Amino acid sequence: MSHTSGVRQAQKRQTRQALLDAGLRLLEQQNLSSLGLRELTREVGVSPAAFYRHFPDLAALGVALVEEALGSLHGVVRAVMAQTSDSGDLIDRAVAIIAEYVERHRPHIRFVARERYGGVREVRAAIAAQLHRFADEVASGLAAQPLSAGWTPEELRVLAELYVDHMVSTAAAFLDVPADDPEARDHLVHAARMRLRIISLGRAHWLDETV
Amino acid sequence: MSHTSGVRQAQKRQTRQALLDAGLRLLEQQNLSSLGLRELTREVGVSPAAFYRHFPDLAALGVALVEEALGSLHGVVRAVMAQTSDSGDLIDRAVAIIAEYVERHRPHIRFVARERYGGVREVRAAIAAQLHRFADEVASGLAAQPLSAGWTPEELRVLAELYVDHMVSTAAAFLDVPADDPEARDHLVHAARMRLRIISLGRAHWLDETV
DNA sequence: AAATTCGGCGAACGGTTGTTTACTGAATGA
DNA sequence: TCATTCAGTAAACAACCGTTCGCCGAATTT
Repeated sequence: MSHTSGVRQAQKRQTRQALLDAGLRLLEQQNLSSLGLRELTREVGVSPAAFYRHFPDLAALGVALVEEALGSLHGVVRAVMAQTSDSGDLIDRAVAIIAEYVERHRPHIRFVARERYGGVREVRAAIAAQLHRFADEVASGLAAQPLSAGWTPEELRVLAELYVDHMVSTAAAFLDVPADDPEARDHLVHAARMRLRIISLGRAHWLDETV
Repeated sequence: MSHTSGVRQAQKRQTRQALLDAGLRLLEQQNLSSLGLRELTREVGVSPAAFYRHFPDLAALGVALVEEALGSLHGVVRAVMAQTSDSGDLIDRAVAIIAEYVERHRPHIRFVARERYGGVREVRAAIAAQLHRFADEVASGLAAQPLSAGWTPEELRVLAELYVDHMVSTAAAFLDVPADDPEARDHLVHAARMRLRIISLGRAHWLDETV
């Protein structure tokens, strides 16, 4: 039995990560489908052929980047949904978390926004799968709240998708705000909160008419 | 004074349109930034150099496609907003119009969805400008409704953006539904209506808390 | 100590790309 | 009728592309 990580494996992981990092850097300014394999390996300082030791395709690298970008977010979503505070506070916190996440992972989020409807099928599918999981998590979080009494699972699902949609478009909007323009940022935070409040208000009164 | 359209001009417009049509066809399966100039002219059956008689760039062709895709929609939006019927009916009608528009202009809408956050700055800007105009139109439509009494212009603007966002993401969702799957389509129509109702409900109760 | 595994390299392959050039020939205008 | 305009052409440019090949040398296993 060998070490779980010998020198060999560690070095391989290192250049694999270098490929991912360089890819993300280059993808800040262009599409995945216009990223060249040679362009990428040149940036890393490695021969073109070396790429194939790690990925069969640039599409595969894209899928790996999707996991990197959104994988760690599921825990965050579940944590937010599990919180028990009044809804106003929860909304403010959710918006703040989105804003912070975008700021700290700007290239990753930009990549996801670009490729969500981009030209590479595998990557589109990977992103769609992640968003689907987010909706699942939000839906089950909502189901645990007292406000959801009387809602069918299908209705909760639609509501969850609405929240996720809002999360995505808010994140995309934050991308367009320059890092050094706190005023525009605050404006966006304010708007995002208001939109969330409108949705939550609609949710609270959903059963009024049918009763 | 010459004719407004001689044979010369008419033929020029014709090949220009052929370039746009072929571009749209090719862009159903790929990004604008991965579309080749030669690939395009080959599809049209014209020499590569001919392209420059009509556009300086592929980016310029992209901008023209944005106008083609969204330009005619402003009238539709204004017409819908001007309608005076109960809100439930209006919601159903709006969703139906979106669904139909996507079905009849699928390649155009796909193009816009792809390039909204795509790799070509000029095209992104053109799309953002169009969406901005949509928000303006929706906002002024909302302002004319009695329900908007007590709303500040800023609040109306945020609400309008929420509606436009919803319109866009609904349209994008329709893109993923195969043309021969009316069941999935109906499911989507139903979900879109519900989301719109939630938003409209939230709007109706927005002033409850501050009063 | 010897055998094997394997990440990375350099070179070559046929093919593509965007752009410029000088040109042709039909539509246009004097 | 003659001169001009101009959409479209063919050819050439240098540069770049993804992929495959055999090989090297260090890490690993026997």
